[in-house]
Amino acid sequence: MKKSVYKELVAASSRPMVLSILTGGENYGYEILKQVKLLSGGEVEWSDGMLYPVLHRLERDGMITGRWQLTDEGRRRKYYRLTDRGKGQLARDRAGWRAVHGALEMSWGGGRHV
Amino acid sequence: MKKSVYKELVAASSRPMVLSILTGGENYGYEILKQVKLLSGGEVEWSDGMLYPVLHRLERDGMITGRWQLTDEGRRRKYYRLTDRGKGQLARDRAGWRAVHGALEMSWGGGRHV
DNA sequence: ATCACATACCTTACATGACAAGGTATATCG
DNA sequence: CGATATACCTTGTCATGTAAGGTATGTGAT
Repeated sequence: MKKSVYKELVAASSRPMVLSILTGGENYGYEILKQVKLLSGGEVEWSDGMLYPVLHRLERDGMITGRWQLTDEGRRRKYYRLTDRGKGQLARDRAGWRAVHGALEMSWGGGRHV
Repeated sequence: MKKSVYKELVAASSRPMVLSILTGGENYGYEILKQVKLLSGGEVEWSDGMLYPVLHRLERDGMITGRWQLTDEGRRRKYYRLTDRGKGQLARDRAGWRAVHGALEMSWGGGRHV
């Protein structure tokens, strides 16, 4: 695997990424893992051992709600949906991310874009 | 203070931000704190209790080198300079950051920019 | 049948790192 | 002489990714 994404970056992006993906409708863990890889063009790959605790925390904190569902093939999935609280959190996370991203771009560009 | 920037975001950005600021030349802790605030338009404010350990880790890992200096007023400062190793780390951090930022922008925009 | 692989979920031990709060010391200004 | 800014540092607590392990089902190949 590549490893360009250090763990602090994973920690910083996991919540906004998950919440954002769920704005596209109900989704479940395993599929979210594939979505993240797809959205990043293969550059970001999350471990499932990191994602499931994230989903549990988000549910515990009322950002998302989950429901179990059985597929035709007999597999069990836990589908999550974004709550209003989760939408508010996403907005705050985006604001924070953009503030930091802006500062980084400033420092990288030295004032102009590079 | 504001608090739009959650701690995981601080953790993810501290190393690239410090290294990037040092590409502009030697600098010391207290001044770096002010630089970060300036670069973010006041939106990002770091605590000194977070920055000094970051500098120590970076020096320990050979990313930066420090030297003590006395000012005319009699204050002691520890000036840090970027090493070649630090430049390499900065390049990798930028790549990682941009990969994640790109994925977030994709998820936020739903495919187009918002 | 049996083996490998993908799907789909979960947990624990460990290391790391911000935060809050405390500390030391000097210079400046009212 | 007290308040504020400058300038550095450390410790205890909590949160979180990683690595590694686990359970279980469906599918396709041998």
